[in-house]
Amino acid sequence: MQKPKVIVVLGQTATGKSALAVKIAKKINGEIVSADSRQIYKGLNIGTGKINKKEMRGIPHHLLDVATPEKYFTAAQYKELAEKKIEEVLARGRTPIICGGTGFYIDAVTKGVVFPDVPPNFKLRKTLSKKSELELFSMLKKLDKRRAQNIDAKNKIRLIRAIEIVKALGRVPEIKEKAPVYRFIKIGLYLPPDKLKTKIEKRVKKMFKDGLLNEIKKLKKAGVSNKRLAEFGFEYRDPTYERVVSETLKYAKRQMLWFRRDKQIRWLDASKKLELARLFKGLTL
RNA sequence: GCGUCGAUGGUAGAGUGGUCAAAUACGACACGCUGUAAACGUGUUGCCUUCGGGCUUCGGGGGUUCGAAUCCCUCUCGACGCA
Repeated sequence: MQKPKVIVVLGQTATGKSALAVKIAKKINGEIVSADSRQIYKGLNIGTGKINKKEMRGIPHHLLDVATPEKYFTAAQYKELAEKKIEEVLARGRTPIICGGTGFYIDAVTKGVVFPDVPPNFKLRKTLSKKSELELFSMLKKLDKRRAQNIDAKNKIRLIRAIEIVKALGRVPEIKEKAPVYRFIKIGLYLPPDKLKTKIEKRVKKMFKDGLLNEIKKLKKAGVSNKRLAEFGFEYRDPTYERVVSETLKYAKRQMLWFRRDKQIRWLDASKKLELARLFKGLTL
């Protein structure tokens, strides 16, 4: 028996992923499951470039607005929710379309990564964060030699997380990659640098026009601290046109860096209509 | 016109006789990623190199000194003050 098909639309920011996903959904009777670490949150709309009702064109969108900005949302939670949604969509006899730019989230679902079952221990994290990287590293070395060997010895966040897992499970489990339950068809959208830049500039301009600053004000009023706001990305940290444009370009580069490692992705130049048209033909099969 | 202060690598900005190819930050480039992922981290960033080193740099020119980004003279430019 053939595994159920799940389409994944990923790629750089501002390449038109959302619109493409909707188009595909229309064509093949699909529903969209977002894979965006910020669009998960309620109230982060303009700054995250979240799709609006009209743009959805009647296609159901899942995993938007399912978390509140005050609370932390994690990749493991995402994986759990996304898998549930995929099942639900399939049960309806429709095709799930994962769409987003958060590579870590996409891998969590499509590569069958099993996260250690250890929720964040904020108290422990706070205590550990007072220590230096060196101290944390030697601590980990004593607790779990294997993990210490391949960890970033200078990455405090990773060190703390590793120790957190060890404290709960005795050691950090080795990564197991289960064979995926679904047949993932990964479509990557990219744009040549000059076109990407133009596109981003346009998009950021629109962001300000649409009231990014107002959105930030609203979030603050709702009780989101400046510190928390800063964690939601540069749009919320330093909302000036120049800054947001240059940071977005850098971010797009980092995204590519991540996606490039995934050899299953079929890449398409978003500025070439012909390539997209060909893709559509293939999808009917 | 006189006086004072300043001119440093892609940018900002330390350094005031040797330990300086020159702190730091940003940018640029390359890269990593096991529950914060637009996050977090790493490396390179004058030129050449057989990776031991070698060579040319701190506005221009000249000088002092064993030795200058650092001291002196002079020129150019800039800021401020007095005329």
